[in-house]
Amino acid sequence: MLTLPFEEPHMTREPRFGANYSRESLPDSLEKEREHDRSNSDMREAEEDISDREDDEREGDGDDNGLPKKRGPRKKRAGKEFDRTKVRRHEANTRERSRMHGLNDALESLRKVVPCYSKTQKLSKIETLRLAKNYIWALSETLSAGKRPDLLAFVQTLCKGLSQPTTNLVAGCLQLNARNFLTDHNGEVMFSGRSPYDAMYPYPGSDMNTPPGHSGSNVDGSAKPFRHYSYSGAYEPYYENPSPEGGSPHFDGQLSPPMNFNGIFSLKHDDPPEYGKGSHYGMRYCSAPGRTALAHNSMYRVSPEGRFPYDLHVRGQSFQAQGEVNGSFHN
DNA sequence: TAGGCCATCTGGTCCT
DNA sequence: AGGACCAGATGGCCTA
Repeated sequence: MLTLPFEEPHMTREPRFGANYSRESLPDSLEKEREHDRSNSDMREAEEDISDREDDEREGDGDDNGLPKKRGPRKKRAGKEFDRTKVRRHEANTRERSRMHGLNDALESLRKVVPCYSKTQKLSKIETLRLAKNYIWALSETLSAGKRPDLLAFVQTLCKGLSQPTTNLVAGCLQLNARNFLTDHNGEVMFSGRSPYDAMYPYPGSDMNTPPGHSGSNVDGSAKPFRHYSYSGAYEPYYENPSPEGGSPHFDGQLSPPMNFNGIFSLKHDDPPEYGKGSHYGMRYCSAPGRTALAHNSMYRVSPEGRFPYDLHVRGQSFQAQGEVNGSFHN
């Protein structure tokens, strides 16, 4: 199930969970949080009178029989030692919260570099990790093959093991018909046997900004804007409008990087502080000299020749991208 | 209402 | 001793 939209303060349960939240840099927030923690502690203390009795009953619950030890509050310690324990526990809670926020920030960063990113329809944590794994795998396969990748195979790899809603979302983002790579009950991605071109563009005359067969809404019926990906270049003739950006006025989210090699390998050159601050990927990915037209027109397109004008940089190495490969994945 | 997802608290374990 | 990390427990929110 997809979760709440983010960066919508009125929708978030905890206001302090803003993106790039920095405890150290926001003493007021920290103070609020501590105030919040204090109130929680007060509530807990009120409950400890009750839990004390339970603790007494818990005393005999060792793990003599191999069962895991019981968790939960221990017996109260007396006096200063108890206070010190409480303070330490409180500090540990704060650290743990901070750690989890850092983890979530990293996950959010990951969400932004996997192929399907929507500001309003957020992938769950587990789906983000699965999609990221599939994405890496698919790109690795493509690189190792050293030739033009099979589009459907790429997408099938991308969707392997994903839930149906996520598969649908990816389908929407890739402007493919989800029915062409539905996952079966084993989590394997099935292909209906239609040609890639049919899959790419199965409904002549349909709105390019609407995933095929969706009539303005996602497969799952929701009508949330999301980032579309397209395969221009080699497949461009199959689109009526090769620039999905031109007709996506409803997209209000931060854009995922284009699903191409350049986008991925450019990431390591990105300035981390800039990352995730709502900057435009199009500007970053298309800002090299000689790419003015590209950046101006659409981040999804590369060049009139349908080839990558850039070199790829992988692990410090530089090599010229294969035009055939790029032709399928440039944006 | 059930189930999924999430944030938080908590105690245990490991490492410095 | 103290911090980082982990996993279990819990409760809230949301959706089908």
